[in-house]
This record gives sequence, C-alpha cells and structure tokens, in this order.
Amino acid sequence: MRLFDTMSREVKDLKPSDGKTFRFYCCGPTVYGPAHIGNFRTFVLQDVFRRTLELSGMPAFHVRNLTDVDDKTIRDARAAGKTLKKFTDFWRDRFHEDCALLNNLEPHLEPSAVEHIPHQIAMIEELMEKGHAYRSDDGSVYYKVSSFKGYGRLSRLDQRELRAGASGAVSEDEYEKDSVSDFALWKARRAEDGENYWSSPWGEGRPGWHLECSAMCREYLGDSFDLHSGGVDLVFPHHENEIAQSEACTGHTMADHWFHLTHLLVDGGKMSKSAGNFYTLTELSEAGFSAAELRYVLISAHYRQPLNFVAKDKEGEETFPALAGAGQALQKLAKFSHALAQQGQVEVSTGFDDLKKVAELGSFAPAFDGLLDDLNTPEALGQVFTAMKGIKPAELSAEDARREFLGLSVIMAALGLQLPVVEDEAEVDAPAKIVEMAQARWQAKQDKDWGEADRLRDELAAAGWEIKDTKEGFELCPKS
RNA sequence: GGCGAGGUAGCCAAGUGGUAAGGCCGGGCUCUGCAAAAGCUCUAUCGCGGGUUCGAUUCCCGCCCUCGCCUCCA
Repeated sequence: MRLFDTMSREVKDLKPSDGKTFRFYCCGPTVYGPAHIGNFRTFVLQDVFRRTLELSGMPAFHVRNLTDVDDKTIRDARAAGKTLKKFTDFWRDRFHEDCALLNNLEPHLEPSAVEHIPHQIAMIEELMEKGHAYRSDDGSVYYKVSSFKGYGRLSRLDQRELRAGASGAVSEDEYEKDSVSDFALWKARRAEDGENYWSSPWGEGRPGWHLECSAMCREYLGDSFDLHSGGVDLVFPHHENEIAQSEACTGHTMADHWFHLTHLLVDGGKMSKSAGNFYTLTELSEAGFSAAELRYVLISAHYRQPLNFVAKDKEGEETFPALAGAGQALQKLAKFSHALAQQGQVEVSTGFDDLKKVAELGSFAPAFDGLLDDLNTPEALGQVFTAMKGIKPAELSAEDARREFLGLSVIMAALGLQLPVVEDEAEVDAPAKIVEMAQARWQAKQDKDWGEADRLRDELAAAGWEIKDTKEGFELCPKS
C-alpha cells in the first residue's frame, strides 16, 4: 500500500519496520462532548486505512488514545458538577457508541492520558536530565524548543513566519516561559483545576497535552514505529511537539510515516457552533439518516482534499441532500450485492477476517487498487459502480457470481460500508390486515376497478406500506 | 502578514500532455391502467489571462476567489 507522508511530502510505500505487523498510532478524541461529523471524517478514514491494510494482507496494530485530562475536560467536568472521571467516561462511552454505529473497528489498544501520568512524569524527568526541559517559578515544566535541532521539520517551521497569538489563544502563562515557542510538559496546579491534580517532582499539577501521546506511543509502540496519524490541525503544534519530546528522549525517529487527514467543511465553511452547522451523529439520526449514510459521504472524497458536506439544499433548508443521495447509492449497492449473493447461492455473509483470505477480486480488483494507491476512496467507489455496469448478476454462473460477490464484499469491508438489508419478497412479514388489504387491491386491479385499487393503495401508503407490482403479482415493502 | 491545500457539470467528486470516472438530482425511453420499483439512456471542454507544446483541464508564470494552520481544534 502507498500513502502520502506529511514529513517527506511524498507518496511512500508502507512497510512494517519489524517485517510483520504494521504498528500505528492515531490521536484520538478529547472526551468532553459529542464528537462531530468532522471529527468522524478523520476517524472513519483512519479506519478505512486500517481495513485496507489488513485486507491487503498486512497485519496491523492500531493504537488510539483518549485525551481525558486537559483544560476543556477539567473546565466542563467542573461546570457539570461531576468528577473528571465520571464526566470523561460518559463522553468516552458516547464516542464508542458513535464509532460502533459508524462501523469503525475498535483500535487494538485505547490508552487514556490519565492512566499514564507516571509514564509522562518519567518522560519529563528524562527530558530534564537531558537538558530539554526546565522548571519555571510556579512549578510548571516547559520544553525548551531551542534545545531540539529538528524542531519544525514536520510543519516546515523554518519556512514560516509565526504570528504570535494569531489564533487568539495566547496562554496566560506566557511570562513563565523562556521563549514563546516553548510549551508545557507539566502544568502547575491552579485553583480552577479543582481536585484534578497529581503530585510530581515539581509539585502538584497535571501533564501538558502533547506529552500524553509521546508517553503512550513509547509505552505501546516503542521508540520508533511505523505511522502516526491525526487531523491536519495537529501537524502544528501537536505532532511537532510530540516529535520534539519523543526524539529528544529516545534519540530515534519517532514515526516513519505521518498520515494527516484534511478537514470537513460544512456548506462551504468551517463547522462551528455559532454558525449552527455543528452536526453530531445523534442530530443526523434524529433527522432520519443512518450512520452508514454519513460514512458513505465521509469517504466520498479523497482524504487530502477538503470535503464539503452539504447540509442545506438550494432553498437553504436543512434537508441533507448529500446524505439522501448516499442512501440511494447504498441501496443500489445493496441490491446488486444481494443479487450476486442469490445467483451465487451464498448462504452466510462473510466476516471481515474471512475476507482477508479472498485472493481473487474479479471485476472489483480496480476498486481495491484505488484504495492501495494513497487511499483513494472516491476512485474506489467509482470503480465499484463502473464494475457493476459490466455485470449482469442473473447471467453469471453460480461460481462467477460467488467470485464477484466476494470481490464486492472485500471492497465494502475495506470501505467499512454496511449495506442495508434487502428483503426477499417472500420474507416480508406484513401484518395480516395489511396483506389482506394488498390482496383486495390486487383483486380490484384484476377487476380493472382502478378507483378502488388506487384507494386501497393510498390506504396502504398511509399505513406505511408500499406496493410494487410485478408481472405475476405484487410486493409489499415497508415504506422507507 | 507567513505557510499550506484547493477552484472540474445543478450538487458531491475522481482523473489525465492527446479532447473528462463515478454517485446524487434532473430529462428521455422500456415496462405499466396509473404509479412505484426495475432496466436502458442523456447531461461538463475542467476559475481568469498569458506561455511552453503538434496538442494542456493536466506543465510554467501572473491574477482572482475559497478553505485551513499560525501554540492545547480531527
């Protein structure tokens, strides 16, 4: 598999450094509220990445952290009158639920920052010993950026001119630092932290944000691992700082590959609560859309391309045309897959691990190739539909149908798309009363009593059932 | 201001130095009492202006516009 690397700015081949398992780390969520669809663009594409890797035959080890201690978690937990743990556990569970709905595989390991404070303290001590960190008067510890010669390689800092405070978020502990670019490894306890502090050789306080990832990466992936990932916004300063911390400690290259995901735009702009375009999975669900539909939309653009999520239609109504369209596309895929399964007499659906063994992708090989080439999900989707145009399920031999079914199944598994269930006509279990009405309508139709037939059809529609006539009879479907 | 990513049909979005995948929407056709479903099918010269080239949407230059980052936002 090939993937763009932020550090070298090249598409590079991915190879596990230990020759066996591809080990990678993804910066996870800060659990202080519901994750929004922009967050999920990142997590979904990281998931597609992992799925593709594994389906291509490369075992993977996926670590994704939880940030459960920082300014926001502490602030909001206190505002909610809850302990930090209770507060972050709640939002962690909620995050897990959303991930499950979106069909994300669980990471192999999900370490939390709070559970690794000793590791972080040990790392700070090591950095101080090596002259990369210093304690300020208030008991905080800062990383001395000027002590690390490689600082800024990832974000090309040498080519940039930083505007101090351009983000409007200059911290108040500015004056404690030797240099504006130095960042906190340990933050001395303050009144607004409440009970959320830990003791350390430098006094009570809590770890800085960047440190948790360095400490957990080292603990679970070692001094050097294969790939590190996150949203583009993390390139600077988060990942830059992680590199400084980790490499100053270990003397090794932290990660061989940096995988960053471009942000989602909503109706052409950044998502924000004030703009009213801040959507969560729950909100979309309440509007009648499924997580699978959202997932389809999220993978419909290349991960290095901005993706514009259309929520409002031309009239400015919040109708989510993109999701509605995704629903149609998924239906199309589902029906096609179902037709192949029937033609191939495939009994049970195939699980992810079984699909890893599928070697022959048939007509769907080009789609998988798209994924292998820099995770080109839109190309893959395009190739899927193109392949579908060339296949008439009913004309295939059972063997061919089975092969194409497995090929399509592998692509769907790589994309993580769960197709809606296609009902067999015979299996629809409508209430007796509904069936009766439908039969009455069919009789009226046979009698060419169009008025009565249409009346009954309207009645059925009002009851939530749709009639589809075929040559021999009719089908009843629950109205979607 | 610095750095970065982009501008491809009504919308979303691939791709390519030789006249542009796919999805949604919309139109047409088949089927049909009508409709739905299904099947078939139609719909772009790639922001603007130069340049290089036999030929550019694809390379180069300039311009316009959008978006992102610039110290704890995926």
